[in-house]
Amino acid sequence: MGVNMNIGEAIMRSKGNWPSDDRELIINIQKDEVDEEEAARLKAIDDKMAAKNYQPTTREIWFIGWTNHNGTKKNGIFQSKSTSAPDKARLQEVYEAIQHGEIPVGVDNMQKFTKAHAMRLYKVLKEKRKHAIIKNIIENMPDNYHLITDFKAFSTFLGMVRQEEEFAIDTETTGLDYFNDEIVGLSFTLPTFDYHCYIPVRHTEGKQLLPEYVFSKLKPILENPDQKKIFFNAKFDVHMLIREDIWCQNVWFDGYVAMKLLSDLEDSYSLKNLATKFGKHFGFEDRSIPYEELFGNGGFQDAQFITSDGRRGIAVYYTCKDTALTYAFYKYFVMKQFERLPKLKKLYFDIERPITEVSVEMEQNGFRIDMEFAATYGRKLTHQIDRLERVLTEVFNGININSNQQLSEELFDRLKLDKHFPDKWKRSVDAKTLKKLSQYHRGVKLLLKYRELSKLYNTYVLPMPEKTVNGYLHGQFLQVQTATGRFASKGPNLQNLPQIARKLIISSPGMVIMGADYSQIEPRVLAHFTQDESMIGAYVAGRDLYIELAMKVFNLEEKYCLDKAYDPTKTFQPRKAIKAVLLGIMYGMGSQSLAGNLGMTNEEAVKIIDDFYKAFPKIRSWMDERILFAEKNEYIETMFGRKRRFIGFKATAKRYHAVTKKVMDILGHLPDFIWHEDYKYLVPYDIKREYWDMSKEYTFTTRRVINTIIQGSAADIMKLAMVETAKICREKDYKMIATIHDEVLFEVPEDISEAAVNELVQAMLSVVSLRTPMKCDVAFQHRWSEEISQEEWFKGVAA
DNA sequence: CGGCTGGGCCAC
DNA sequence: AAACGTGGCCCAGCCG
Repeated sequence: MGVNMNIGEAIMRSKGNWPSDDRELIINIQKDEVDEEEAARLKAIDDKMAAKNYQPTTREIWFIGWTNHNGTKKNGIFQSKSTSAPDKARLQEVYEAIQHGEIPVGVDNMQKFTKAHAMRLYKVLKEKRKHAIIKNIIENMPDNYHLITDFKAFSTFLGMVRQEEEFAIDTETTGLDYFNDEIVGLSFTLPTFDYHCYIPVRHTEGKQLLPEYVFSKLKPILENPDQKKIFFNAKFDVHMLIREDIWCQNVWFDGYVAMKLLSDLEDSYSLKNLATKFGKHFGFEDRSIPYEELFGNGGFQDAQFITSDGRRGIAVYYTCKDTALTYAFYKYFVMKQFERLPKLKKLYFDIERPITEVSVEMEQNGFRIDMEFAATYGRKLTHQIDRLERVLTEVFNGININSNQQLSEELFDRLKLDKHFPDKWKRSVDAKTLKKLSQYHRGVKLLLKYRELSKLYNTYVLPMPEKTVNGYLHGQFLQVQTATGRFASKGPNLQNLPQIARKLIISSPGMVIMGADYSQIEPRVLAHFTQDESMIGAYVAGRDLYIELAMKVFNLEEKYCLDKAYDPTKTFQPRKAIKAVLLGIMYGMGSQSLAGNLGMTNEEAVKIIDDFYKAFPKIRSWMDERILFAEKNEYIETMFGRKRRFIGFKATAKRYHAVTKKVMDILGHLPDFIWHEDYKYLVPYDIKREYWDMSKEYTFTTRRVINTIIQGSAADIMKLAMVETAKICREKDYKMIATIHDEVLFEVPEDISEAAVNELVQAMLSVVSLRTPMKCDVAFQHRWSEEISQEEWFKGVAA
């Protein structure tokens, strides 16, 4: 039966239809037909077995399989079920290449043609094609792509580059670590001469000019402030040049940064991909750019710049193409877009262009690490962590306490600690939940301690000293990484060090760390945008904003609204509550979260938010207006014209408003929670579902719209402040070492005068003129986080 | 083994 | 059946 069925299936499949009833199969296939077919097959096998040197056919090898003289059945290569999808595609390529005669079969005996052999052939094929591409490129290389390996060619190049007002430059290196890797060559594009060149200096093979010589000649050109340098991802090249003691001046343009401003939602910002997508707009159409796959995994120092017969090698093509592209992208694409979008042009040239150089300076400066202290602290931590780990492994039956999955199973399945919760579905093992659970199990409190210490050690105390270069920790500052325009930091992130880890950072000899932070910059920006007189009034009078807001919202006397004071009924702290409300409004917080934060009921939180908007109606109307703008235009912009797009928001809003109207028509109001029992039979499921989904999507976007304007405008102001204070730093040999969103950290001489401090502060305060005054607080510290106020500092200095 | 994801957690 | 915006790093676990 089984045999008949299988053959029947095979036949029906090959006919392209499929019987609905199994009986059809049995009826359609006659038993003797099957036997005949099977007998023929067996005879064929016998014949093949007779010949040990039987050569399986292409069809047998790839598609249907064959049997060798031992009787072992070999599957066709395409029959193997274990082949992954990408491997299948590779095998297909190999099959076709052999059919077309592109590559030979590569075996003298076809019995040896296995799947493994086919996969080896794939590599052969790739290599062959690569060589074909390279050969083609070398034969067709443009005449204006030049290779410079001798004095004469180099001096010709120098003569020309000195005449250029602007030129594109790119460096090739041994790697991406700009404190340890090295430049192996440089490429230039000189637009007026229509000249592109590559200068190898540290390639492993081939005659080259000495790096010291090349860099000594390039130094005055790259440091000449009158010549504009055009880059793609400038920060990297500028760092690499600093390794050669070249401090690039007039970093005029960075295609990567500019593109981020022009379009914030691209899938890729690599030059290659941007050229593929937009190349037709600046004369790079129909040119395939094979790029890095040509060079494999080896460093660029191994790439061939001259062929065995003396021609320009593939490295020349690759590098010259890169700067040619960099220049064309700048001149014929981005600058054209900037003419169309003058606000973005201004944002680029006023803020983002100069801030690139500031980022390089911060990254070069770095944080000085107290290595001794870090080592001692690390030993202390490992000791405690080891001890806790031993106890916890014992208490929790040998599970891996770092695994939340295992921990969750231990706490909730075996120890059944969730019985203490009314809401049993919550199986989270986050700190908030564990804190609540700690009273029911002695291990949980220890676990929290273990988490705290291991986080501190593994994320900060252990890696920070390891990442130092000559005692300094250099993170990266990314100027266009965030959706709002804030800086991001990585490798390590210097913007999220906990207070305790900040103690590892100390000032350089003779210097002191000076932090300057904008006081309440986001609420001030909000007051500015909304033009709400009450908010502005509080700032103008220099009063405590939160006291003012609390008095107004709760209609209370000042004494109830002071810091830590309670309202007359002694149920809550008005100042604290209003601070949470204000921050919450900027983040789009809902009443439930606010209630949770303030330890009050949802109803009370709803009332506070309601009262807040009633007291400051301009805030609500401004928010509504901005959201409407975003719905209509699908983008929003910050104070300095930085755009964030919300593609699809128009459609989302339309659907949201439509379903909202339906729900309103049914209920006469909008529910907080559509799945509540009360609406079970009143609202049809489809409408509930739509309302639920659309609310989530719509409110999520509205929160981002509002927050982007406020956070992004504060970020614009901060970046401008950094540009201005960096100028002072360069003049006076101060160092800027970091920005932490609303704060800048400097290293200044210990004997800095109060007037000099005020000059920095003044620079920060005067970059923008808002309807609200700005405020900037200063603190000094020899060990970061151990703050001395400006007043105390100068009292100490005077004494 | 490297890349990716999700949970958790640090900062503003 | 959810709830607060912007980030990056560590760990476990999964996938190819």
